Amino acid sequence: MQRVSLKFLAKELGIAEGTVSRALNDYPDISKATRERVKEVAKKFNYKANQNARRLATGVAEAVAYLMPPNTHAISEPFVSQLLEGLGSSLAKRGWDLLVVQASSPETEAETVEKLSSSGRVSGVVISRPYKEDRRIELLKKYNVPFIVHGRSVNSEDYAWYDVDGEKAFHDGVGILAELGHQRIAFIGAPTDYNFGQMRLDGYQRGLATNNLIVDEAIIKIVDMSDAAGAMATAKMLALPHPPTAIFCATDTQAFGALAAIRERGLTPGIEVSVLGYDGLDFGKHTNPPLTTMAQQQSRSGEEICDMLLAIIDGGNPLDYQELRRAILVRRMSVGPVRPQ
Amino acid sequence: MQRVSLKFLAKELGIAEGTVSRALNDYPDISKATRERVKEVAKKFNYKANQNARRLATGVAEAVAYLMPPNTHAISEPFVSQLLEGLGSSLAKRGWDLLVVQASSPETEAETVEKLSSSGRVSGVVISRPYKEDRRIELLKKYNVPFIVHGRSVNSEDYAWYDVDGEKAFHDGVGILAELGHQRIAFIGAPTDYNFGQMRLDGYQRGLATNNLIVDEAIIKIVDMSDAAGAMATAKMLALPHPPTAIFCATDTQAFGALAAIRERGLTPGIEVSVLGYDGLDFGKHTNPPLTTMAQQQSRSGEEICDMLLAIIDGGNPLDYQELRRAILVRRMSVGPVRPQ
DNA sequence: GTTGATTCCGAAAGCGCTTTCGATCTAGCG
DNA sequence: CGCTAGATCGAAAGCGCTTTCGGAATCAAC
Repeated sequence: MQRVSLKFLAKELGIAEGTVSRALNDYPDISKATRERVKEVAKKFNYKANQNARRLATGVAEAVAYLMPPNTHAISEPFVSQLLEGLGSSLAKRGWDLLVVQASSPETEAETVEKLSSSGRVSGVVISRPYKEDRRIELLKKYNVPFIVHGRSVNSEDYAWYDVDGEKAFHDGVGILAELGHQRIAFIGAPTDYNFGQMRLDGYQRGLATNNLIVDEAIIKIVDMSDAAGAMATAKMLALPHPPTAIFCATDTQAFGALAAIRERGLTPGIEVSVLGYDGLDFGKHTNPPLTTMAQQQSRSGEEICDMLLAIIDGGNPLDYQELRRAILVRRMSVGPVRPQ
Repeated sequence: MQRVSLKFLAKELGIAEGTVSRALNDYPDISKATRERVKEVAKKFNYKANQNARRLATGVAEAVAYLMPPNTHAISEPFVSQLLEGLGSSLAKRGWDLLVVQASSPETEAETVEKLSSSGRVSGVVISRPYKEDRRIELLKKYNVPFIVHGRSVNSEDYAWYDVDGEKAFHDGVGILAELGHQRIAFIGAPTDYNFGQMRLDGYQRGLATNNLIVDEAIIKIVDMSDAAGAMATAKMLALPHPPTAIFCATDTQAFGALAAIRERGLTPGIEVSVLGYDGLDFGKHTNPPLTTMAQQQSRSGEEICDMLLAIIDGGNPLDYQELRRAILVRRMSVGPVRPQ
């Protein structure tokens, strides 16, 4: 099968290669007649420009990369899927590619970012779940690649990001629980080297303060973001002489484990002990009982992030693109008023 | 910032550009001394080859694409995530890129495949969830792109695929239910234009036959793969004068809905009516009750598919790469013996 | 000291496209 | 009818890399 190239078309049409190129790209200095003729022949032979050549010539990659969170099975987390879906469809409209990149290990992460930036493969990148201090962000800044962060690191003034206000969500969540009469509200948190982990913890503590609740380190547990870890943590807390009446989990997955641990102990989640999750996973509808949780309002995050990134690639100022979204409460069955003892 | 190119390195080292290239690529006709010298300088200046130039010159894309199932929010399905994760990490080891491609609509799908094949962007592609007759497969064959299908279409003799034997799983699943005394086993299926939907239905029916059970169209429902659809279907069946005592669902998500509908009716899933799912979603641990389901044994499917694809790209015969995996039963709580009336 | 084989490297072509520059041709105008 | 300004296109350079080919240098052997 003869590879149909510009040269081929040019020969076929009896005109110069450059002319064909310009005709195809709607340059104004090509007469309407030949432009149409060229396009017709191109379609006839099913011409598709070689992207590598095009990218080399123009110097623009027409692709963006999503850098997978390192060293974790993060892609299976729903938020990643949603993000990718949004990114993918938005990019597709523009005819751009979406690359999904995994650093094989945290050590090679810098290397990966470097290569991505310097090899001309992408015009922009998005990362998520930054650490408090995140090397990826530093590298991205250093290499001057347009990027947007899904989440925020500690110092988030000088780059573009898209985040949900977890601090506020946890502050408010504690308020909701307190209003239901809960005095001993436990916290199952995510590792605080993730900035979101820290922020959720901060919000929780601030919530305690504004509701005049005492903080008790015994019912604050920072664990992995898995159901097993959530279960283990709540089991321990339930065994305390003075156990919590409500548990606020940093992630829904942990909350799933919490529900299980509560039932395991013969208690009823939502009645004897409330659990409040965070993430708004759809699955939460099906837990026993259905999980009450904090969710991002509408999740077009992928599209929004894509739009932001493209705007920056087109020359926008990153600092104009810092979006903070609110979380809202999704009421289901796992949170109830405190039980009089 | 001076873009560090081969030319730059060559000038820096005082040797020819081609020599630098060959040194970097470990050509045997470069002396060990200069090779090391070149590599050292390359590292010093943090040289990364421009991928577009490299790809243009070599003609190999060093990238593979995952073609998202069309027109559905498929990426949020766990199997897609798992696949992507496996593909990504395997590819990363080889230094290849993973492209995630979405056709904006079913109509543009052919176009998308064509462009992907002809534009030199990828060396191979993987697709999943083929229809019985799948245009994508035809196109991929036509354009002679190495590809592997996650699943199978009706005629699967002449291409590479990786699939789980759903027909057998559903046949066997019916047997398991029958052994527990169930005589009226309902089926909630997926659309049969998906071949997997058809195969699961076939397996179900064959299972009925080998267990001498009658087929009753009233308790066979083909619906969308959503929890809502699953719930709706079971609600209807439960309202039948002679309702099923067990429900076998084509997907776990439907099964989640089935559980809900059963509880909704005041019945207890796993006691009054059993439900058996298929997919092995981890989340099934947390439903009420935990969902018994059929799962693929170990899910390294992403890696395996990647290996297969790379083998084909390296010249392997696609027909040597047709892998059929078995599903196994994951016993949880939603299936029990039939209740004596 | 010549020959032949090796080893190592430089030169140059080429991958398929874009884009600039200038040549040609036509039209418009005095 | 001559001249200039547009309109249209051809020619060629260049993007950054790979790879072939041949030449120079080295070495061994006669």
